Amino acid sequence: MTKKNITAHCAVDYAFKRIGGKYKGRILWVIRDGFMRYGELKRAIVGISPKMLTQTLRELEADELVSRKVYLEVPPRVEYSLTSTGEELIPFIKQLRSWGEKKMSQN
Amino acid sequence: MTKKNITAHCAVDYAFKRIGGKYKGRILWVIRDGFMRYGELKRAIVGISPKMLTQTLRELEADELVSRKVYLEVPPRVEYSLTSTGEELIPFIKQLRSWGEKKMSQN
DNA sequence: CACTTTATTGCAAGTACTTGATACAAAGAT
DNA sequence: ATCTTTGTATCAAGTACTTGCAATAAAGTG
Repeated sequence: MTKKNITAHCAVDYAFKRIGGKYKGRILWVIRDGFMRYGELKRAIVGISPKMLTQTLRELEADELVSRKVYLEVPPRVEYSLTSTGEELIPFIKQLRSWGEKKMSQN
Repeated sequence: MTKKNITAHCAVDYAFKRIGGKYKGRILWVIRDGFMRYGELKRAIVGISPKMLTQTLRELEADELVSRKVYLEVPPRVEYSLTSTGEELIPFIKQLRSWGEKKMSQN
């Protein structure tokens, strides 16, 4: 799978296109600590449908933010982890998350 | 106009819902330096349709990230600026932008 | 008076994003 | 043999997001 070709008007646009999407931020955040199996992710990302989770993981993989390791076992076992590029985004998500926490508590 | 009521699963989700959207990041980034008239924004955010710009600005306003000042002149004159909450987001966008610049140049 | 200017608005139309339901493989347990 | 488990695919359907086009106000200019 090749890297998604993103057409952007500026770096801000580019970055938002790469991590934007309904669940991408949450998925990256949940995977941050290490390897996560598909099923663990499904439980962690409350509200996501299996369909959407698979699809979003594929996009993140094509976009080289997440890597996917398949174990040839039955029942299947697939582990996801961040690539180094994905890891670079964690500080940003962390900050954004703090901001979110602060703002949520201000309601 | 009241603040948009965001239902989020976690702080990451919340934050992304608040600044996610095709043009929100770029708009906030462009406004960062001070007051911007509608027309200036339209020229700065290449590719956005007037309709979309207005709509997104309304969302940002309802969400208290941007404030809108109308001058009672003809032809009309409307200036947009960041609220203090909007300003808090600039450092993150800046960081994200640096990441984007770096990644774009790596192609 | 007709024309230009600025910041919108309304509506129809098109495209993109998400979900839901159903189905599958193939080893291990019952 | 049947059931369970895990990760995913397929296809139809629904919802949300974006765009395009036309139209408005009301003062200033020629």
